[in-house]
Amino acid sequence: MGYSIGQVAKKTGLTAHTLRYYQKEGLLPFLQKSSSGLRVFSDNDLGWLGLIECLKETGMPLKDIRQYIDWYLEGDSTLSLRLDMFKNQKNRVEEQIRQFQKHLEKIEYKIALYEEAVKEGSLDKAVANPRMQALKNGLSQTDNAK
Amino acid sequence: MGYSIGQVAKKTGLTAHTLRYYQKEGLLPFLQKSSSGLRVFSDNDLGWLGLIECLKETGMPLKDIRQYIDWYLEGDSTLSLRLDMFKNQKNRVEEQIRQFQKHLEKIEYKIALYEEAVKEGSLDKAVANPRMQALKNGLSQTDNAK
DNA sequence: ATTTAACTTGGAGCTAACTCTAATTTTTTG
DNA sequence: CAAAAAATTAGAGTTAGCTCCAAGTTAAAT
Repeated sequence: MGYSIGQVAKKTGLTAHTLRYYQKEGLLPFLQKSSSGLRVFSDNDLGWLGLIECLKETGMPLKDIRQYIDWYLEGDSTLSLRLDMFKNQKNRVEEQIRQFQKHLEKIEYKIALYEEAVKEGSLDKAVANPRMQALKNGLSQTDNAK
Repeated sequence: MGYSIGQVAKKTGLTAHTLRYYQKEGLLPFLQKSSSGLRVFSDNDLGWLGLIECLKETGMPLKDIRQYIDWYLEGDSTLSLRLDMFKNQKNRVEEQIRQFQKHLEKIEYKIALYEEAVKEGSLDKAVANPRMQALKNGLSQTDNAK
């Protein structure tokens, strides 16, 4: 029912150093210690780590995650602040997915171009190829309009 | 035909500081200066900035972008290295999109939960609601299996 | 022509998120 | 029980990517 810091490190891919750092930053407010001073992680702590990972990987800074946790500890008076936070984060994630898909198109164009270039042995030849120019024109460019 | 650093800052959303920093880091190898020492950005430089943005926003560190540019400057002998780089980056972006979609599900569950909690005035009540528990069980959890 | 705005440089400073050190203690293993 | 592995702390150090400063130069606007 309890995990050592090393077991949690293995499970999460974080280092023990990072886990201690997260606790110091207030991200693991329920983490307990044994009588001899060793950290004992519960499944609930793992749940918090899962949420932290989700928010961190979608670009939320640790201090904002900390803010959320502080609101959580404050209780039901902060429910709507927390709801707003998740709604904002949802919008950010959706926007990022859209951006990533656009970036992916650009990278796929580069792959097509370089595959042609490797075949021809020359980037200039690949760029001059009408098929490549057609592909490039099909790209949804970042809006650089004057 | 040429843009000042300030114009490019406005266009790209980067600061003039950042643009100088990028040049110092070798990311703008073709950027010219006027006879009096002012930077003059061409459309080609803007193109490079567009690629830098694409790679940076998809998580590539500047030093790897620099590596790519160095390969570009080396000429056609590095074509396949560059192709591999773009292929790897494509895989990373696809993986990130998958992760984001999983994270999005989790955030959407939190939104549903907190909407219920705000309505009830209590997070505990929302958590106890069977509809919420069903939703939670439907989530594709990060694999925490022992 | 003057003022104001934009640009130049080298180098220092900053923030986020770790990452490591060293000395000590606890736990596990043979 | 002895040795090795894993844990503890406070605090220092690192890295990436900016961000700013000061003193001076150039360009634009009135």
